Amino acid sequence: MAATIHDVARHAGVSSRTVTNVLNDYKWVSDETRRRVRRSIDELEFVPNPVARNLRLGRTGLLALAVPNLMASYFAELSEALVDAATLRGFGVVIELTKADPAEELRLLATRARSRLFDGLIFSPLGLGPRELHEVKCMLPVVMLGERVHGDFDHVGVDNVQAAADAVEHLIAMGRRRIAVIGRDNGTGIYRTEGYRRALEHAGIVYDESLVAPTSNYFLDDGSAAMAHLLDQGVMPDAVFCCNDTLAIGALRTLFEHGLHVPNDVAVVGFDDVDDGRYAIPSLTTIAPDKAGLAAMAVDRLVRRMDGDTSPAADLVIPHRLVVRESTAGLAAERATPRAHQRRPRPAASTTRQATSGVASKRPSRSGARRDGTGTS
Amino acid sequence: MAATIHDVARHAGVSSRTVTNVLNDYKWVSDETRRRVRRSIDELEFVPNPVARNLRLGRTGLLALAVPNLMASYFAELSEALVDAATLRGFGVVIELTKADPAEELRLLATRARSRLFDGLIFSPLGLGPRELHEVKCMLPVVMLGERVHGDFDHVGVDNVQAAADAVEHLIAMGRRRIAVIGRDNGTGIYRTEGYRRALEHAGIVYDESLVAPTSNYFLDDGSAAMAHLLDQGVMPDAVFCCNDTLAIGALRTLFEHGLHVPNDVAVVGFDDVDDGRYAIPSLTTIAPDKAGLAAMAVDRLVRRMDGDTSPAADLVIPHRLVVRESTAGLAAERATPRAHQRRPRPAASTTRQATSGVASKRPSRSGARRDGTGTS
DNA sequence: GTGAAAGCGCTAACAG
DNA sequence: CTGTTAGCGCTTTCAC
Repeated sequence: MAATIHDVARHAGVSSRTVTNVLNDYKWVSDETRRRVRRSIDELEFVPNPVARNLRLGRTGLLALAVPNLMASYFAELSEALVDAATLRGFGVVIELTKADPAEELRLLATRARSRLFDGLIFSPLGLGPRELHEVKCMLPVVMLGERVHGDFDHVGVDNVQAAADAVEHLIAMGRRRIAVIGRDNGTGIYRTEGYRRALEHAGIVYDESLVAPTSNYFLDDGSAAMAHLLDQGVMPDAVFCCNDTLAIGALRTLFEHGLHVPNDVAVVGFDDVDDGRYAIPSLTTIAPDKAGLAAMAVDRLVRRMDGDTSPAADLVIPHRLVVRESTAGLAAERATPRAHQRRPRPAASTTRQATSGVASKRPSRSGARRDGTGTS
Repeated sequence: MAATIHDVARHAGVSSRTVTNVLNDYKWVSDETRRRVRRSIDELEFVPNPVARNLRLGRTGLLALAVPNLMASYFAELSEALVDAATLRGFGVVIELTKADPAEELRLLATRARSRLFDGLIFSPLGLGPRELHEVKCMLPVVMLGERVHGDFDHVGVDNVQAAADAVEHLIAMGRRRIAVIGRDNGTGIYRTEGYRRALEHAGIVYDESLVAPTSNYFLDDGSAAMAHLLDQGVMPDAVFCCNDTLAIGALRTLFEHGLHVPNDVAVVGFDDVDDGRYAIPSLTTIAPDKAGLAAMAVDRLVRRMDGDTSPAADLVIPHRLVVRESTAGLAAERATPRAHQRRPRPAASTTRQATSGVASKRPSRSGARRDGTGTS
């Protein structure tokens, strides 16, 4: 029913070879012929079958993107950035959700049935041990996102340890001492918690196990539950470092329900600079990785591998910066930094690791009475 | 390099026909042969090339999902639901972002180059006029999501008008009279605003243009800006109906910044029941569509069309329900309905259109002084 | 039960 | 500059 290249050839009175030449913009087709072929293509409403082309070329123009889920804003934003980056380079992106079992999923994708369907795979594991990865031998180029991983994979991501340390250092600079952490029980969380530990150590604060809240996952309710756990244990931190923004927003909710004021009673800092954080109440201090840069790098890396680059696996570090908002600096700071509230699209992320706004390093006075959270005036 | 079916055949001492038979679980292959072929497959680490199979079969096992973006939580959650539903039925999902120009994107996907790459297309337009759609003649099955659309497309979605009316009726039942609306300037928003209008009319409240806030889009900052616009105009509503949760969460932020208490000063209700809404401060009253049901229906519909169903385009309506939370009922109501805070996964959505919790229909007293937003005790 | 062979629609040597 | 032709790797009709 649909026209083929041969139909076009016959219709135009040329051979199929000439039609491909026209389609693929080869040189050395006479203008006259080209015109005739073009007309036939239009007239027959011919559209080349990409599947046949794929078979012939051995490439599909499709990348697989494996993420745990799309509910957590970070993965939604990351996916969007990656689809953008891929589209720019002419690739389609197939989303695979690794929910249940990332390790199994990777094995499936990298070694099994679907593999030939994709030209490359971008894998963003959340909590994947090095061991699971080691035994995977891939049939296609793979780029790993998230935590650095020991294996023969290209990797692109922020310096989790350093970034987390930056975040916690900020809390310390604000005068906090009893700093809890939420989100350790997880691949990425381990690195970020390590950064937390280093920042404490550097400031001469002892690492206190009781300030580490257990978390099963990285959703809003996990953050909420972890915070509740801390509070129920009678642990009363004066700050919380959350291994991602989603956990942090969940924690904010629990603090709110407990009648605790953020940041006066407890300061909160997240990680990822998800859009929601800017609109959270209070708005969330966080670590902002350059997501667009990350996406571009990942796709570029993949393309390079597809083109035959066989250099050893690279570990690409993308810049991050600390963004200070109300959840650590209070309303005053937010008011002083209207950028925290700017309209999208945001300007390209800076490459510094320092706070964007010069907030006073002195800790806000903590009145015994709770301040009005609605921030009248 | 990679083994083909012929390599396996030779290795097993059979013909390629027999190998396919084994692969596709045909009957009438002797156990002995089957075993031998299986062993060869394992030994050669053969994995069938899906692209070749696609070409032969004329199907790719891929669905295209076109959504405006993934930043707005609704689309992220919708996409996740659709990927789940598709995966269950053996389909992969390619995400296409329609950002800039949905009409053009649809034309591209449905009629041009990529079409043969997908077995079906799920299109979730945000603000797409009927006109743009009419001239699109599709080369593949399409299911439309979101607003009902005049065209020859299958459609699945909630009854936007009725659902919006339910939401606004709830506000009226809570004693609100000056109800603003955010999000009209948009395909879906038009229907929802129509529901808003009907609910007002039904209650004998006049529709006041000055309570309609202009919005350019459906992101957090659009909600925030629209709310600010209302307030700056000196319009002081006692409630706001937002055409989606994302707008509502943005609006909450602006109200917070203006020192207004929700719901005491202004009640807010959203639409979509996005995960974030449950953790917003205050938690957000909203309309909950059955997203999983919607996703399943959309994919089923597509599969049916692929199987040759040529019945006239269907308009499938999925159930919705009103979920009452703090943003209209105050803290007390939330405390009384712990479900609003339950852990994921949520139970299947009910099919009723009524509020899940029986909140008092009496309006909470509005003290002159602002209440403490942090909700001590 | 299994083999031989045609062909899905396209691209790219190889001739001319 | 253009025509002929051999596949890409798989499924399937048709024979045996």
